[in-house]
Order: sequence, then C-alpha cells, then structure tokens
Amino acid sequence: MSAAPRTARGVETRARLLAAAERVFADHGYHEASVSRITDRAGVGQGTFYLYFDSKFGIFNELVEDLNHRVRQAMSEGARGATSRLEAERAGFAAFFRFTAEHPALYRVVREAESVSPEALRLHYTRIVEGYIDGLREAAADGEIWDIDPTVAAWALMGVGEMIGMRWVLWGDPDAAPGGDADPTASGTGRVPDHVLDEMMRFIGGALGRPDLAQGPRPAAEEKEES
Amino acid sequence: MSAAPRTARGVETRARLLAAAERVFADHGYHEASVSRITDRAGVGQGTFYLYFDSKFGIFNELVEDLNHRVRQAMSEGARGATSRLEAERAGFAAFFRFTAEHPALYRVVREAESVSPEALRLHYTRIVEGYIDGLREAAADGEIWDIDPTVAAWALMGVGEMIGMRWVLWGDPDAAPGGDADPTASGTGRVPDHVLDEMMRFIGGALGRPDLAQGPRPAAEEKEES
Amino acid sequence: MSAAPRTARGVETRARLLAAAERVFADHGYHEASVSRITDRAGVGQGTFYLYFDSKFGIFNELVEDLNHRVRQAMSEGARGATSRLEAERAGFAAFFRFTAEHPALYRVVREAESVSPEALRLHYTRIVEGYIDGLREAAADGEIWDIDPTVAAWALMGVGEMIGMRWVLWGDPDAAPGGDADPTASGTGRVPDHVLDEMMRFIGGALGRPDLAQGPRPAAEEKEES
Amino acid sequence: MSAAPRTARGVETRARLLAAAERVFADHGYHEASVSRITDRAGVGQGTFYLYFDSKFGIFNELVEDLNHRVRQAMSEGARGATSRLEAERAGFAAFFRFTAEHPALYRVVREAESVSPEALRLHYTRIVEGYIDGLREAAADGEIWDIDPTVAAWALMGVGEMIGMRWVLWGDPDAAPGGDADPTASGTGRVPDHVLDEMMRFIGGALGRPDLAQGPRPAAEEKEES
DNA sequence: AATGAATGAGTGTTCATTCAT
DNA sequence: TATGAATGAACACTCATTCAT
Repeated sequence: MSAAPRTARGVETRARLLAAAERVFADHGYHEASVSRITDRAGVGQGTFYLYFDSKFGIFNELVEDLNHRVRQAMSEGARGATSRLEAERAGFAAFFRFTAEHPALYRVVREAESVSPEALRLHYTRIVEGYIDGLREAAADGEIWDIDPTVAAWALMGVGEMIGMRWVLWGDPDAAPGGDADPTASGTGRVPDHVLDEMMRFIGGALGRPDLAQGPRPAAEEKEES
Repeated sequence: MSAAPRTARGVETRARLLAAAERVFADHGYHEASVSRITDRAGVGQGTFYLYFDSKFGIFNELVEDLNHRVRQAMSEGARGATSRLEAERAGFAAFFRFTAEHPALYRVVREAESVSPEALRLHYTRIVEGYIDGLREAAADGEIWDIDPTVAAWALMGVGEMIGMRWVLWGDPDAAPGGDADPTASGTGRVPDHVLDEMMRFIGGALGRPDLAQGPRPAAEEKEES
Repeated sequence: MSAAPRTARGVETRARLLAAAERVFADHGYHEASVSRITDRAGVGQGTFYLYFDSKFGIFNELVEDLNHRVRQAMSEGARGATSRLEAERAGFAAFFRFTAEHPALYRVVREAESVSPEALRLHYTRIVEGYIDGLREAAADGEIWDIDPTVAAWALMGVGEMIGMRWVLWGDPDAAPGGDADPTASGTGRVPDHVLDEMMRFIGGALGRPDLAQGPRPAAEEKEES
Repeated sequence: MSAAPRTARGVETRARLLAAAERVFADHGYHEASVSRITDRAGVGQGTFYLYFDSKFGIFNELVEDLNHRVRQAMSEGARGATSRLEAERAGFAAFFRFTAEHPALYRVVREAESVSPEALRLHYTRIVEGYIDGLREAAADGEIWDIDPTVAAWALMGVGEMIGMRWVLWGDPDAAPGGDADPTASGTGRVPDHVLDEMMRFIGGALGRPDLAQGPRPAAEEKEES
C-alpha cells in the first residue's frame, strides 16, 4: 500500500518519481514504460516506487490528473492578463499549445489513456470541456455569441484545439509528410505558427457567431459577405 | 515472413484473422491483445497467424490501413446521394458517426496508434484531412465559403468530428457522467442525437462562413432562447 | 516415411535437397537451418522434403556421411598421382585442404555434429583415421617411419590437419586477429600458404621419424633464419 | 540489461547460474539447453537469470571465456612443479586432459561455438595457441628444438591435444567402436592411458626435433639420428 | 510426385510486484 | 526511508512435421 510521504525527503522522492513518470510515459507510452525505467530516471531503487504509488496504473492516473490540473491552470493564467474577451480566448489556446509543447506527455499519455484508463480519460476531457461551457454560457449571456448549444460547441472547440495542437505542435515540422523517412516520434515539438492560430481563431469566431473574431481581421471576408 | 495466400482457403483464413484482430484490438487495446487471443477468436492455430502476417505490429498497421480505407469509403458513399452541398456535408459526418458506432475499433485503434505506430496514425489522419481539403477548395472556388486556409480548416473539422464522435458515439449515454459506476469501456456505442448533429453543423457552417448552414437553423434556436 | 526416388525427376529433387542442405547447414549451422530454408533453396515445397528424408536429423546424418565419403575420395585421388610416398602424403593433405575450402560445410557440420549427432561424428573421424592407420602400418612395415603406435599417431595427424585447416582455410586471412571487427563467419575460406604446408610437413615428418620429410626442408629454413 | 551483483547473495546466485550453465550446455549443447533448464538446475527463478546475464548467448560467451581462463590456468599450474622442460611439457598436456575429463563442457561448448559464437571460438583457440608459441620461441632460443615456424607448430600441437583428448578422454572407452549400441553421449569421460600419452609425447618430440623427447624412450630412434 | 496450409509445443525474454534487509 | 534481489506468469514468435489436395 502506498502512503503519503511523511518527511521532506519523502515528498521530494515522490515528486521525482512523478516527474520521471511524465518523461518516461511521454517517451515510450504506457506499456513500453517500465517501472524500472521510471525509477532509474528518478534515481531511486525499484522498491521505492511502491512506497508512494500503488501500481504502475496508479501513477498513470495520478499523472493524468496532475497534467489536467496544470494544463487548465496554464490556460486560465494565459488568459488572465487579456484586456478583451477576444484576446483572452486566443491567449487561452496559445497557452494550451505552449503547455503541449513543453509537456508532450499531455498528448501521448491522454491519447493512450483511451485503452489504459478510460475513466481518467473521460475525466480529463470533461473537466476541460466544463471550463469551455462556463465561458460559452457567459459569453452567450453577454450577447457575444450565438445561442449555440454550449455543450456541443464546447466539445467541438476541444476537438479543434486537440487536432491543431497535434498537427502543429506535436508533429512539429509544418511540412512533415507522412511517409517521409524522418522518425515521427522524434519530430520533436514545435509551435503553432501565427498564421495558423489566426485562421483557427477565425474558424472559431465564425463558428460561435462572433463578428469580432470572424470578420474583423479580414477585409477579404467583407467582400465575400457582399457577394 | 508472411506471404499472400495462394489458395481460396488461405484467403479465407487471412480475412478471418483480420476481422478477429479488429474485434480484439477494439476490446482490449493493442498491448492487452495477445496474438493467441486473435487466433482463438479466428479459430485457427497460433502458428497460422504468422503465415499471413509478419507480426502483431504488422497486423495492427494493416488494420489501421484497412479501417482508414473503409471509413473514407463509408463517408463518400454516405455523401453520394445528397442533392445539395449542405446535405452532402451533413451526410458525410453522419456516415462517419455510423461507421464509428459499428466499428469502435476505429477510435480505439487509432488513438492507441499514437504510441504504437505513429507513422500509421499520421497516415490515417492525413488521408482524411486531404479529403476535407479538396472539398474545401472546391467550395471556396464556388464561393460557398470564406477564404479560410483550407489546411487549417480541414484539421479543425477533423477535430470537431473526432471529439463529437468520441463524446456521443463512443461514450454512448449522453448523460454519462464521469465517476459513474458504469464500466466506461462497456458503455457500448451510441449514436449522435439529431440535436447534436444540428448544432454541430451550425458550428461548422458558421466557421466556414456558410450562411446556409449557420443561420438557417437559428430561428429554431431563438424559440429556445425565449423559452 | 521417406522413400528412395522412383523416377528420374525424383532423383534430381533428392539431390537438389541434399545440395541445398549442405549450403544451408554450412551457412547457418544445424539449428538455425530450418527445413523451410532448405526447401526454399532447393526450390521445392516444404512437404516435398519429407518425401525423401525422414527428418531434419535424417538429412543431417546423410550429409555427414556424404561429405565423409567425398573427402576421403578427394584425399586418395589427390594422392594418387604421386610418385613418392613423401609426395603422396603432402598431396593428401593438400587435397583435404582444397576440399575444405570448397566445402566449408565439412568443418561447420562436423564440428556441430558433436552436439547434434555424436554417432555420426565418431563415424566420420574414425573412418578417416582408419585410412591413416593403414597408411602408417604400411610405412612402418617398409621401415619408412618409426615404430610409433599407429592409432595414436593417426589421431594426432587428424588433429594436425584439422587445426591447420581450421586456422588457414576456414578462417582465411592469415593475419586475422580475433577481436578484429571483420565478421568472422564471413571471412570466407582461404587456402593454406605453401610455407605453412611446408612447415606442417616438417612437423609431421619429424613426428613420424621420416628423415626425408623432416630434414630435407631444413636448409631452406636456415636461410630464412639468416635473413 | 544485466548488471554485476551488488551483494554477497547476488554474487553467489550469479556463480550458481554459471556453474549450472556449464553442466547444462555440456549435457545438451547450446540449442537444446534452455534457459529454464539452467535456472532450474541453479535453483532460481527464470527471471533471475536476466539479472546477471543479458541473454542465453551472453552466458555462453562468458562460459567460453571462463573455461578458457581455467584451462590455461590448469595447464600452467600442472606444469609448474616440473623440474625439466620435458616433464613440464608432458605435465601441461596431462593437466589439459585432466581438465577435460572434469569439464567435458570444454569440448562440447567449444566445438559448438563454431556455429554459435565464432568470435568466442577464435579467441579461445588463439589464446591457447599464443601460450604454445611463447613456449616454442623460448625453446628454440635455447636450442632445444628445431627452427620450425612456431605459429604453425603451435596450431599443430593444439590439434594433437584436441584430437587425442577427444578420442581418449571424451569418448572414454578406448575400445569404443562407432556403431556400438552404447549411447555415445553417455560414454562418460575417461582418461588418457599412459601408453597413449607416451606415444603422443614421442610424436611431438620428433615433430619439434627434440632428441630428449623423441629418442629417449626408443632405441629405434637412434638409427635415425645417425642417418 | 508435389505442395502449401495448418498446427501447437517450445523458447527466450520482459516486467510488475514482493520482501528481507 | 530505501533498496536490490527474486519471482513466475505471460507473450511474441519459430519450426519440424502432418495432411488434404
């Protein structure tokens, strides 16, 4: 049975194990990531692992929880300084992409959770979606967006962020073509180019019926509107 | 080394193995799915597997390829009978969700491919996205949508479909709440309620700047607002 | 149950299998050599193998037998044209080394036979040794050699030939040093340099007490010493 | 990855595994010797094996190395007490045969190494030969033997020892005839009869041109010296 | 005579977990 | 608190052999 650490040293060891797990899970995926690899990277003995975690499955769930907490915090912090709703929205996504770039484990771990711990997976997505729903409700109340069903819209937004992040952050090289001989796992992590972020925000703006996002940035759009 | 079957009996056996793999991978995920479970379900001996596939990894890749082919076919077939672009679009998504419901392996296998065979994963998404891109280019040329970057928009659409499908088809029960004691893996597969599909199409319509999609349904929404 | 071939085609097939086995056993050793590799190389189906041989073990024994027969024939043929006993002796060894170079399977198969078919191994060595014994008896009767025990001497001669052959024919490159990064299995097969053959004959000549062999060449060696 | 043991218990376990491997490889040959047979004999679990050795191949190489070390030590220790060169030489061979009798693995493992680990095989023979070469050089410098090429002579000596050892020590029963129904693998290990050792030393003595070895025992040899 | 499909026992190896120290 | 030794179940994969055609 694992237990909460009782000493400062214990706290430190536990944290080292969790950090090591994030790296190892991100690099190898859940099944290839052995407990011994985690303890090696953490610089502790194998037995020590079981002082703080019940099982490999246990640390996995805790890690998903932890990442979920941190990514949501990063998103709200990212949006905090914004002076307008528009800016805040964009800042939230940008923070999400930044977090993804720094913590590729977020993607790898979460996607693999589908088969490892579906429960944890649901919790992760649901929590983020709930944040979106709240924001959408507020915005709708302020008349800033259409009256689109906030739950559906929130899941759609989640999907947009996930795919754009996967494509541009995780896969990195914007010109990466499947079949290329570069090792896809090694493609490192990039960032979302400004252009892509712009277009994505236009997509979202239009979707939610925000004239400010969808049409403001683009005179070209107006021509079209007229046509 | 695996080889193509040379007799009718061999063709039959190979097909049985592939079908069994789809089921087993969907039920257990890649790593929990043992070759012997696949051969058991196919009703052949363990060694027979290796007459037709190089490895467990090999059949996995082939399965991803196969599902990719079939889902794209289902989508274009679903859209074929449509009389308007609008209808076609909606029919394509509906076909995707139907396929998902019948082949939950699509999700489970593809998502796990992130860590099993990233190359296959990229190929899968990229091929679908390419279909979207073509459609978007055409629509833009016909003046039906804004001049949004088709690549960005296509990935965003992919994300919308993926998340809506995951939420409503894969998780099934629309009211499913994480933490419920129902086994999430067993929650079976449902279908996307019409209301959700409607809202999703409005989301997409607005995103792409299609007044027909985005605004048509709005009056209905207004009633709701009033209620 | 295997059977002797009844048609010309069958004779041909059987011979092709035996030749393929020689190559495959030489290249891979007994255990790495699968029956299917043999049938592949012979260009026949797997089942065909069992028409002519009882088992993998069966063809192995037959091959050892076959090689034994051929190497002994090569040795006596090699010696046949010789005009003096000295020349004949040398020619016999030279023929042995030549055969070894052309049929590396002889070494590889025979040495591995230690653990595969000790019975076949004994038979192989014993037959060759018996040839030596006969020759030694004759020579002793003619007063050409000491009265050394012919059995002991014969086994010793066998060892000399085996090791010199292994070192210079099988390992090839005379300067090959273990630990070099060249693949030892690929070092191909060489031939015994004249100098080595000379020295070996002096060794044997002295051992058997043949002044002709042992001392004749010495003056040449002295030049070398002086140079 | 295997690691060196860090505790006394670990050292003990590792040694038990190596000893068990020697027995099992000797009894069954490399390929028939399963890791589980080794661990069974060592009285440890299967997994324990991989704490100390990388693979079955790894322990094989280590065993060859180990046996090589020990046989060379046995030979030089055997020769140490000798008061004359003659005695030392004979004692060295006798020690070699004794070691062979106690460690039949030496032969079985080394001969099989031809196909399992040619690199290890070469190293083994080369190291022993190098010892011979050194001895021959010294003897030549002291004028005790002819000026025969020491490398050729050393390999020849190696062969003599190997074959005599195989014939009399490994096959045991001096009258053993191939085709007898006794199981050849079970023929146990015998010792080289004095008579055989005597004759072998005469063979070698003559070969190297040592009057002390070749002629002492045998008046017949004197005729030759005169010629 | 010839074949290729089928088999299932057997092997090397990994790894989450336990436990004595 | 920490550890490394030990375990054994589990798995991917191979291959000699059989058999229906």
